[in-house]
Amino acid sequence: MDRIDSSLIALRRIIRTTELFGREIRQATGVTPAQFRVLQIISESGFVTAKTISMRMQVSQGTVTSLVDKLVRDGLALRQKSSEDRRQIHILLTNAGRETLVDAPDPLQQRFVRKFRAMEDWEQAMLVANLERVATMLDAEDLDASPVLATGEIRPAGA
Amino acid sequence: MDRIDSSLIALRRIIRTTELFGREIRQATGVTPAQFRVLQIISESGFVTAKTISMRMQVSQGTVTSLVDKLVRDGLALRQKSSEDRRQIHILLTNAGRETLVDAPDPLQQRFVRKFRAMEDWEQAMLVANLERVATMLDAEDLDASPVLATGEIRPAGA
DNA sequence: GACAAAACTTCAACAGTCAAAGCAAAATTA
DNA sequence: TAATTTTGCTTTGACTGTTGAAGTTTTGTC
Repeated sequence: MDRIDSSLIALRRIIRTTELFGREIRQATGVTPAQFRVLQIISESGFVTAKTISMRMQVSQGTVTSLVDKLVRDGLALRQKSSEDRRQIHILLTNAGRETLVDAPDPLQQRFVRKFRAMEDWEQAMLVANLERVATMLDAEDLDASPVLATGEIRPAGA
Repeated sequence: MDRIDSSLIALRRIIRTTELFGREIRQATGVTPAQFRVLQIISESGFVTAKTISMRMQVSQGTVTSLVDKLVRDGLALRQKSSEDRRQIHILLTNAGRETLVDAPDPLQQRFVRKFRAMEDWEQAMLVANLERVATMLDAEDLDASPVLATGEIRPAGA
């Protein structure tokens, strides 16, 4: 088998793992990956507007509304009208929401980090360099990449 | 920024690219990524059973039925009762289905392959090794078998 | 021949997603 | 200041992907 095949297969394995992980996270937290990601985005800033979430996730506002609806329904987040700009709505976490994040740290990421830490210094450096190279090869330059592995699922745009 | 963050960001970029690519493929072919994958799986073997697709995609049979329904509806695939085992149904491509595959070559993959080919021999070898390593690091399989000494909390990045 | 297993489909129920339309609050402009 | 446009968000309607459970048909087995 040639190297091109090997590399493509490895890449596919990486991607597939993250796909399958969506199911894992749901099992562990009772929250879907998309909802989990919203939770993470909120928690990064304390509170956040729907617009922000929409842009960070590259998803329409309607989608954000529906995601936040579910988080609110399940008592993980709250909506709160902004007093400065009444068009805006601040979305923030409840204690239950914070707990969900704390109690369910990203196992995929943990798995990776744990193994990464076990590597020799030079191995770590090499791995980082190669990952970055691959990312660049795929032309993923100008993306908002936060150091969080929790991925949304690969989903088609609806009709 | 430490190496852990760098590596997670790079990984995230890779994953994000493939996510966005799903939209690209839909745009280019009029077929959703899931349906496209089914098309690819069929074409690898000429014809295929629902069970096979289900296993290959790690998805329930009901899902496969619904995906194939759509491909048939759109004239890209056909169902054909097996004569050996009448429980089985062979799924195969129509000409339109084959065309969809041909007309929509994988730009993400091409992109990668082109750049990969341009690399030095030793660089290619190193890249493959690192990708495979990452794939293994993310795989859940060896979780039980891995000699994990660190029982302590692993910080969820970002939070 | 009765019964279990296998391969599919059907059905009901969700989640995620979008586009388009609607509403309310700012911002801009006349 | 009044009218108009823009901005932020929700609602609605529609569609895909997905599952699990129940049902159908065909095989296989005792």
